[in-house]
Parts: sequence; structure tokens; C-alpha cells
Amino acid sequence: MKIASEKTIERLSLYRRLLRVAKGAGQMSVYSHDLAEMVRGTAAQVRRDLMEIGCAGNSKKGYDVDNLIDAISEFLDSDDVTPVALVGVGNLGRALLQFFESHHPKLKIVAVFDNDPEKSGRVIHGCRCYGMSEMPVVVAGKKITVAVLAVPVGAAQNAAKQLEEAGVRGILNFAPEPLRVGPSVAVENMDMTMALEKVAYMARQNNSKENGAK
Amino acid sequence: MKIASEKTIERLSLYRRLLRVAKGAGQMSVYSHDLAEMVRGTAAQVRRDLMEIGCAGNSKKGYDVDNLIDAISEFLDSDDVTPVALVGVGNLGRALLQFFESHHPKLKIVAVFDNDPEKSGRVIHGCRCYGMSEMPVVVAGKKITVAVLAVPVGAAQNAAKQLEEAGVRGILNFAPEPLRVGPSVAVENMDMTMALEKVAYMARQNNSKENGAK
DNA sequence: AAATAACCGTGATTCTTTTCACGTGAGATA
DNA sequence: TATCTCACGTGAAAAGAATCACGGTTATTT
Repeated sequence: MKIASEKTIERLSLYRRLLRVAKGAGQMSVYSHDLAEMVRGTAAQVRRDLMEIGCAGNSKKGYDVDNLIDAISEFLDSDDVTPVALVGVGNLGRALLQFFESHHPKLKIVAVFDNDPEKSGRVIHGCRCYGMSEMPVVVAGKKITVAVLAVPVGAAQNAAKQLEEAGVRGILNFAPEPLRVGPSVAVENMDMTMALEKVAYMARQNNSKENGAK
Repeated sequence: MKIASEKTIERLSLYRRLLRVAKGAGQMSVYSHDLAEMVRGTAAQVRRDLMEIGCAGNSKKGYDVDNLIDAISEFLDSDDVTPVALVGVGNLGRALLQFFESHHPKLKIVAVFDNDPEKSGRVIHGCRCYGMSEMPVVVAGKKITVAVLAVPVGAAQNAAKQLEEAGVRGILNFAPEPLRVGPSVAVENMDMTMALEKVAYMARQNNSKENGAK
């Protein structure tokens, strides 16, 4: 399968979600400019993204919703369900567990890890909680390649290392701390502190623009 | 104050956090390549980012840690504490509340909103919970310009609209749904579904690269 | 059946972001 | 004090991403 830029992958994910909503509403086809409006982008960009994954669009009717969803899914998803591990069962971890419980047919959290021995063995949201030391065997046994890291800052680097050694190849990191991992592990940072600082900055810009300040 | 690109702003936020850690460890100065290594970037980019905000670096000793932190803070932060609202007090909302409680000196969640009347009036993590209908008066009263949106999908668009009307100028959106707001409101999406799909995709790429597949 | 209109596919262009590479200057060394 | 080293500051080049613009195609209309 061809390779696409990260930006394109992000947008494809977004398109698919919106397409599913549209499908649920009974819509059979969409135009590139419809999708563009939904994601606040341009029609040309939507077409280009779809071109990347070799999609088929009809001149007059636009894109077939079902076809598009299938094409994006074939590109983004694995054939079978991807097992995911969650590390860290604090408030955030539980929220994520609940969030992903329902939201995705192809990505499933199948194990959670925490270093609190109190939690070991308990079942949270349908997931068995393991101690950190059990990681290698559980990850290998369940063929886990993707993990969500929701531990407190300070513990993240260590956990990432353990994940890497256990064979994980992608980490979604919620800790506000850059991870040092080898080149064969993809890291996506969800840095909430950074994000909030950024909106605060941009909100201030907007505000002073509005108030006529330079 | 000059304007910088969004990417630069993100990196500045990251630099500052790492600099604070370095300062805590007693470090007095850093080189651009030190910072670069920490954020997995290049030295030239670090220098360029710092140049953007008009920083001073010394040829031989690199950058003074204290100076840099101050310079970045002056650029990113408002002079006084920025009051923030949180909308949605589910698991995620509570996790965010806890997360931001300690993590930031200049950004403070001062009010939470939820449409569950049960929660109205209660105090969660030191924050009074208000009903959605109280938003206009509370937001105006506390001069809130930034909000974190942690409501379930489906409720996000409506909440965003209310926030905008109440005067909010920046929204950090955790709902997997693009928001339609006016141009004077900055939106930053923390789309966990998209992020997880993306790492899963990239992990798969890494995996097949490793296994010799084309 | 011909004309029309609307949208897709994509080469070319423009704009943004990153990297390169080199002159400059500050401290160390002898 | 002269030289040497090393990192900063930054113009210029490269790479990457978004946009433009137009030929081609398909349904609809007359």
C-alpha cells in the first residue's frame, strides 16, 4: 500500500468519521466541497487526499459514501482488530478506557497496566489490569503493537521503554514529556498543557485584534 | 508583540517545560543542540524559534536558562492568570480538572459547566459546577476567554456555540467532532480517535518495514 | 442528439516550514 | 595578546503542503 503524509492520514480519519455520520443520516453520496466544508478545508485538498488513496469519484454525483468509507478503511485499518494496551489507570486512563470502549470497531483496548499493585488483577471497564512486570508476556501473548500512555509525568519515559522492549510499535502519549524511543516506534503526543497554552495564546491574539490593539 | 507560526508556538511551549526541568536540575545554560535533542528536532530550528521571539543567546555559553524561560513566558503568557472554563464533567472532564489543577501557574480552571442538574452547585476539585444556562453570566463575571470542551460527541457543537456567544475566544476541543464557530474563536482539536488511528497506522508501517514487507 | 452545467483528476504554482551553511563574536588557551 | 574553537544569528536553498486552474467526463435539459 502506498504511503501518505501524516497530514493526509489525519484528514482521512476525519473524513471517515464524518462520512459515517452522513451515512447514518441516509446520505448516499458527497461532493468534495461538502466534505471540505465539514472539515473547514478546501475542495481541492479533499480531492487530493482521496486521490492519494486511489479513490473513485463520479463526475456528476461526487463520491459514493459507502465506497469512500471502505476505501479509507482499507487504507487506514488493519484487516483484523488491532489490540491496544493502556498504561496508567488514573482518572485519565479510565476516561480513555471508557472513551474507546465504544468508539471504534477496529481498535480495541485489550489490556491495561498500572504499577499500583492494588489494582492488579482487577477488571476495569471489562479490561483486566496487570502489573507492569507482566507487560512483556501479556503484550507478546495478545500480540499488542499499539499502546496508550496515560501515566503521570515522570513515569512516562520508563513506561515507554518497557513498552518498546515488549514489542510495541506505536505509542499515543498523554504525558507532557517527550519520549525517547527507538526509530521503530512511532510516537504521537497528545500534549494537553501545550494545547491549552496554545489556545490561550491564540485567544489572546483574537481578543486584542478585536479590541483594536496592535 | 510579533506573531509566530503555530508550530513555533507549540515548540516554544515545549522548550519552556523542558527548560524548567533543566532549571530544577540546577542547569544554568543550554545550547541549541541540547534543546534540539530533547525535542527531537534540529539545532537550527531551535535557534530560529528563539530568534522569532527576539531572544538573546551568548556565543560561547549558549542560552541562559532563566532568561529563556522569561522570554518564552513573556511571549506566550498573559501578564496575569488566564481564567479557563471547563465544560463537561464526565470522566474526562474530571481527569482534565485534576491534570490542570497543579500543572500551570498562568492558566487556571475557575469554573466548570455541565448540563446535569444533579451536578449543579457541587464543588469538584475546588471548582464550582454551574448549569449551562448560567454560562453567560459566569463567563462574563469571571472574564473567561478560554474554555476546555470535554462533552460527549453530539453535545459539542451546541456547547461551542454557547461558549462563543458568552464571549469565549479560544476552545480546546476534546470531542471527536469539528466545531463550527466564527473566525474570532480559535479552536484546537484534541482528537483522540484520530490520534489513535494514526499511531495504529504508523505502528503497522513500522511493523511491516521491520518484517521486510514492501 | 447537441448543448449545458457541475464536479472530478491532476500538473503547475504559490506559500509555508525546515534545513543548510557561513560570517560573527565571545571566551578559552598558550 | 594572538589564535583557536565553538555556538549563535540569519540569508539562501530545499523540501513539503496547500491552492489554483483547467481539461475531461457524466448527467441533465431542450
